[in-house]
Amino acid sequence: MKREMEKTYDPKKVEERTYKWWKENGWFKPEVNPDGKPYTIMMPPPNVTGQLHMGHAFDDTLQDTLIRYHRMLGEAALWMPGMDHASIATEVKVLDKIKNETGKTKQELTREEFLEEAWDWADTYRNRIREQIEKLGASCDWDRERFTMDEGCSNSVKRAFEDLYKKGLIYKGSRIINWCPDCRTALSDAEVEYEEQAGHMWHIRYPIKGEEGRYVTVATTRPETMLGDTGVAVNPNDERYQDLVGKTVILPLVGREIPVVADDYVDMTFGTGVVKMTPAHDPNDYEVGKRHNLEEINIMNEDGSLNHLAGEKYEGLDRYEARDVIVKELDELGYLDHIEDHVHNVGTCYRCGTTVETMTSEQWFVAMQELAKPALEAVKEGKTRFIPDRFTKTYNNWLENIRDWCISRQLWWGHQIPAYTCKSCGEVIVGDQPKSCPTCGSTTLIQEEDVLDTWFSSGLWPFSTLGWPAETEDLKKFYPNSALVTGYDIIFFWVARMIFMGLFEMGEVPFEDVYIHGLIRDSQGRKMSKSLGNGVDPLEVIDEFSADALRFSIITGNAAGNDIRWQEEKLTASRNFLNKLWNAARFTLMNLEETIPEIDDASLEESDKWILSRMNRVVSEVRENMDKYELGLAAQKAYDFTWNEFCDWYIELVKPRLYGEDERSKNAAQHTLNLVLTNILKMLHPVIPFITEEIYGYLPEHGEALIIESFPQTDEALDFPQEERDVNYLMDVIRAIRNIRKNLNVPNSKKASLYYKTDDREKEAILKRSHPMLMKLASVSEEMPAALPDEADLKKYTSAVAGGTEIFLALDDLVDKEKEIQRLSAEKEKLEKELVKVSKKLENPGFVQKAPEAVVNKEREKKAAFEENLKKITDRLKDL
RNA sequence: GAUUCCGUAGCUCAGCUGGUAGAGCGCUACGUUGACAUCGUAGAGGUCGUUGGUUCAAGCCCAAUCGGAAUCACCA
Repeated sequence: MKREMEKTYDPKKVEERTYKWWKENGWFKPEVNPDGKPYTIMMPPPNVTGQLHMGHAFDDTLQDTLIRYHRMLGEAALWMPGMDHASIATEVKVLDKIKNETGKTKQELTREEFLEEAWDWADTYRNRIREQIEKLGASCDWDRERFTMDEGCSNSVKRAFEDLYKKGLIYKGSRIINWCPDCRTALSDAEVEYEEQAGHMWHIRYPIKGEEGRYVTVATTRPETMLGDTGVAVNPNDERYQDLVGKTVILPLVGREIPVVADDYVDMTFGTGVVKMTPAHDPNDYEVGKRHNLEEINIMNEDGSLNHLAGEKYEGLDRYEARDVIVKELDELGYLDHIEDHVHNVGTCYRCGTTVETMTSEQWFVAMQELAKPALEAVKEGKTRFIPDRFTKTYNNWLENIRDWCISRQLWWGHQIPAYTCKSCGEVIVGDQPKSCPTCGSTTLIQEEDVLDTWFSSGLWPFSTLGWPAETEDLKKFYPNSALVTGYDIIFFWVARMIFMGLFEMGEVPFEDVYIHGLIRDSQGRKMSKSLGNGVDPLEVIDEFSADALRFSIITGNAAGNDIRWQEEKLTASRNFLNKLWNAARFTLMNLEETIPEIDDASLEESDKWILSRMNRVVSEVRENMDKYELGLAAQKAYDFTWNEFCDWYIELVKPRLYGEDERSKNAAQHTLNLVLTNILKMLHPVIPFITEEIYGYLPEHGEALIIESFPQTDEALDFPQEERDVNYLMDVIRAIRNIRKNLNVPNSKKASLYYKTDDREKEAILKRSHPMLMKLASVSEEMPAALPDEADLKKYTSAVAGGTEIFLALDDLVDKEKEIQRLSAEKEKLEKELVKVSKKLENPGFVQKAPEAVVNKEREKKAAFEENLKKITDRLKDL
């Protein structure tokens, strides 16, 4: 039974039902193509901190488009979904929630109480996010869904930690690190964001010991850190301070005697050329301090207040309170020279925005030198390729200047560091929890309190999700992954780490291609952010415009690596396209029977061959673009073909045949309509899966489901260059007639007879056999087009040159001689300009000699055509 | 300071290995022709930021420069 398509497409009804149907049939699984070569994408796991935002929609749409395309190519396509526990981000949110509900702070909770809440939170958000990803139409294999803190991923983390530790690439030690006083944890370098802030530069006098009244002036932006000063440094080449080197100064307020050292680090031209050294609170001072054996005095508590090492007087003061107090005292005691305004970059916590403190602290680190090298090498050798290529530079730059990675976090939510210390003998055991100490046999083993940086587990994602360290079938089949799709904002956090972790553990890069996309910005080009409240909710967009419209808007007009500026107009345009597609299908279906007529190739007419030939070319271009990750171009080409060629021309050209008496012609048209529509659906399916699947179900002889159909292939048998030329000629004629009619304001109801002047028998034949189309599309009269009689009164005709033939419309008294002359003159002028351009080119001996023959021939043909047209127009103007 | 990106129609953006500048929206004028007014038809609109260079040929390659943005590193 043939089903009627509804007059309008209702995405709400279709999308939910279709998604369920796909999922229930297991079509998201790589097993649908058991013999296909594996194609794998790991979904960048969304954080379980909130809900899906436009960035995810962008990311996931790109991936789904790729996955669906490769599935249709017959590959065993696996899109592995999952979510990230997002250690610090989630902990902040869960603590907020607890605070709001019970008033308890972290200090008032036990780890167990907290973890119970956190797991609840994670479960809730995982479910929510999963539903949201489904709404987008994401064809990922939910049965394989993973979570960075599930048992398998946790095992991977333990194993990786152990392996790195045993190779000496993980160590524990006291180093200078970034500390967030609000989150009360260490942070890695990548987790610190710098922002410019207006501040001050305080110039402070440090008296020189044994030289009454003499002092050096140091300049600092952080006067409170002077309590931790253990030296003063000058440049060894600075003549002003030559005699000071080796002497001792007395630290004001504290009274500590500290040395003056010489170090190249000091810039003579900046400030006073004398720098106070606070090795425990400044990364540069730390380095200088190491070189000169300066003491490290950490004067700060975890919350950013000063500790007892700062001195009794200041202990307990917040760092900013302390600054005020100290400046005031320095001033009162005459140590403050002066204050300048100064703009500088201040590091802030990427999660809470608090100004971070640099301080020395006992933490766990990953030694990066040895890991970075192969990671750089692999990309250099092209084992992993960035798309677009420019991000290779970003990646290299970061890895070449990498410092050791601080991986311990003083948090509760995350993977607790798998290191155990024996209480009796002090032995450290790493990896799985041991029952007893292998050295002394003691059973009292204390695990590290801290958890790991959230990016440690994400770094294992390409293989932890496949079962590693177990040697599973999935791991063998799907590692290395084919592509990774992610934003440029996490190249450092994530991409680089996956590459060095993958190389270290698996001995192979984790993925072949890294497709880097940009950010979605608001209509004014600003980042979408919660604080600005300018975010667009993808779910609301889906609700209003459909998931397909959202996807199409995201894919078209965007090139890899570029940001997207959000415009609602684009959604309207996408929705309109869906409507167009729906209606083109509806038209086709209305004109098809329950079965597609069998035809022999000989019954195909020129318009059939033209559209098939065009379709064939578009198919090959779309495939080429898809293979090169030019998704925007691929979608654009499919769009143009559908709208401008199939709808605007083929459907219109074919109407007279569908309504006519000639069964053979009608059948050929029906056959072609069905074939072209089917291929359009297939080409568009990766981008707009719902509507294409829905329409596909209405086709008379459809297969099981479009999602598992094959992507169209280029077919040499469908290459019809002659028919393409002929139909282009017909289109030129139709356009020319329409143009004339618009110019003279002739309504379509007023039919006009068509005449021509040409020696070209072939073109004459085309005009004659296209008479039905000309009647329909150009309001030509029922009189068969004919050669213009010699005795015709030219004043009663209007004319144009189309495709090298002169055509005439008998419009009698409607012909306005003035307008006619105007129109033809304008045309003449245009042609003359073009002719000059082409002639110049051809007169240039360099061009004729050096340009490829095909290009030269093309120019010659162009010139001939221009000349011919020009002659005809000139003649016509003379006649008038 | 280093690196990168962007500058193309009124707006938002495409533009492939260099070979006659494109789309959507907007604008003008027509239009209820048996899929679609979420539409059709015809049209207007561009010295591709600027200046040099390479080339037979440059929006595309090179250099410089102006304007906007981003990332990294920072001088206390």
